[in-house]
Amino acid sequence: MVTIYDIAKRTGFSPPTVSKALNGTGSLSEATRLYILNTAKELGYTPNLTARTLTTRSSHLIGIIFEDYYMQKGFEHPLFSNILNSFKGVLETEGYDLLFLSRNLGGRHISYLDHCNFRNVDGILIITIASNEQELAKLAESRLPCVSVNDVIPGISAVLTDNLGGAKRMVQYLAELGHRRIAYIAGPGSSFATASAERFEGYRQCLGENGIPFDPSLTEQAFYWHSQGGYEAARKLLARTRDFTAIFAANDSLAYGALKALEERGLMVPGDISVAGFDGDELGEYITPRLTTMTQNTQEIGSAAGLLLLRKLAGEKLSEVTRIPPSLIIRSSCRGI
Amino acid sequence: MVTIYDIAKRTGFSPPTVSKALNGTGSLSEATRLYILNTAKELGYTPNLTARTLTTRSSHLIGIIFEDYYMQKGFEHPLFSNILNSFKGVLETEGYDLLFLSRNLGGRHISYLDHCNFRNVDGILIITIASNEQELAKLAESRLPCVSVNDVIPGISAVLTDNLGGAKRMVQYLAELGHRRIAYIAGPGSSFATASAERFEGYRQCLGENGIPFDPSLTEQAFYWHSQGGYEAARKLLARTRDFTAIFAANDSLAYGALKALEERGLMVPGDISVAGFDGDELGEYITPRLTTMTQNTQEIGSAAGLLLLRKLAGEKLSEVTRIPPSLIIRSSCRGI
DNA sequence: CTGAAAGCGCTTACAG
DNA sequence: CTGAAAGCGCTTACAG
Repeated sequence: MVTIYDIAKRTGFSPPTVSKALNGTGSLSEATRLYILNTAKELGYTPNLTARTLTTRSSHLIGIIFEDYYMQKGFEHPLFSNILNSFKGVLETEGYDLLFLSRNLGGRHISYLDHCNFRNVDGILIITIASNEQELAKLAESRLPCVSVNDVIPGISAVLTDNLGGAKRMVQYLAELGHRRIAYIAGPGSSFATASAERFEGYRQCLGENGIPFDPSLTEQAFYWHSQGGYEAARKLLARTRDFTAIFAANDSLAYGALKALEERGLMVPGDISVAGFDGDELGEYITPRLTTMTQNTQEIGSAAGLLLLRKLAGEKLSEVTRIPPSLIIRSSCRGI
Repeated sequence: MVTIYDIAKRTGFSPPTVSKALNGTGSLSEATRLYILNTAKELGYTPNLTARTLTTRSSHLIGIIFEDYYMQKGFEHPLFSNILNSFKGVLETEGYDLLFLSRNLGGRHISYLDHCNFRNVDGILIITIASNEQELAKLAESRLPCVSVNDVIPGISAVLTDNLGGAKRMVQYLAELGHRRIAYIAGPGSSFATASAERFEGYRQCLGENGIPFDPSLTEQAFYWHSQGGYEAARKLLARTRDFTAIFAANDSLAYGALKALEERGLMVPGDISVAGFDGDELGEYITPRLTTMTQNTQEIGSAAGLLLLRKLAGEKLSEVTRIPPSLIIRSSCRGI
């Protein structure tokens, strides 16, 4: 491993001078800069980020927080993949690498913040977090730049889907198809169940705007965001009433589960019941019937989050919540009545 | 930030002694060890891994190589998610964190090996790599512990699916259903297209074992592993011949594409044609008809790879290739004739 | 424009 | 059982 000292020795300059040449800092004559750069290349020098981190306190490492208790899909989580992809693209261009933050290090339980300190992480992306208010508060209080892409968390910037607007738009679509008895399968609730609360609110608001009374017996809450949760919620709903013509599920997985429950009851979709979801995950294009949904613009969320984090990393003091509008994808699971 | 020196000052012991107490190394009296540990806790000490890395040369960071030119799904890649999940679980218990290795750092192109040196990465997991023989050779030559989970690469340990056996098993299943004209949609080929080559070989071998002559006109190679690739290959196949009763696709995505091509031609599955895939991704359970496939035991691959890497990290010199048998999942896309 | 000095936080031999 | 010394590779003021 060749170090800065090797280059210093070879060129006759001092280590600090070599450092400045390599980093383009300080003021050096063009000649020595070039000379140093060239012999660095000759020697096959690669900088030691660990050493640099120790002195500069900046690791160029971004910690990723991702917990999906409610989805239980690990890295298969649909949001995770897409958002992370575009986020990574943005951060890479500025020399940042992505590190998975866990609460487990060597079999011992540590906090995210401690983990960040361990590794001198520069910033954090929160994709999903199984609410743990203490942890969150610690992160918000620290001066670590942090962006959240799925939840609105007090004190932390966020870039996320316009859940309320998206839910309203979907209910509006169903209303325009002539549906007035629209059942709702809600997502699980927890302290920071932003999507769950906002989508439900959108559902209710849009009902009101269309002069449709909100009927609590048409809403059933799932315990998880996955299809099993949707399946169970739909069964409870069906056990109680069949007086509805459409089901709007708070996300696509819940909708898949509802589809299965409907099928078991011998109900046709969209013949008997229309079904709509939210999120826009890939599966929806392949199932039968193809699922009408509100797709989250995950690529835009990821890159906007990346850009925002970059600004915070550069020292800007901002704490904003940016909303990205989702898009209605009309497929074949809903019909006019 | 509290350091080892703060603890030294507080307890009256020297920094080296504190270090030993914290790490459980050297020989210290039980009393001083406890005393030091306690005041460390009191002070809220968190070790600085960066500093430790600089002196020990071990970062406890595992680099992940993941390129999916042929799937073009980024983090959505079905293998990626599952394998990484269980791999992560194993490595975490030993204090390792996962880092995404890219070839791009600060807009500049660097090699994986350089990236590893930059960050003092301890080991590498290769999930997929768009063949770049130079890069690969560099990695194999370095003494960096490395495990591959999708390809067999000269000089690098691997834990991967028994592709040959799996493909044979699937063809055997089709043969037992009475099929003798079995078309094959092959995956794209490249220098290290292990899965592609092995599955094709399995197909041919099993044909032979069943006394079915290999007919080249029944094989079509896709240019990508994704459904569009399968769709195009199936169309070419159909344009050439309809003299087959089953299609075995080298992976599930290719099978989805084939399904679509078949549907467009008005062919029923499995009524007219049986279709089988390979990989076992989640989608297969939801599409119509539900896809019969060979599922890779990704969880086992991930944990076996983790365990193997751990042994290499511990200094064991081994270079083995472990095969994990896939499992036949019979669903409803194939029928007897 | 260039360099000597000090320090980032930790650990590793080596003495005692 | 404990500590003084040196070093990991780099950068940051500060002089000159």
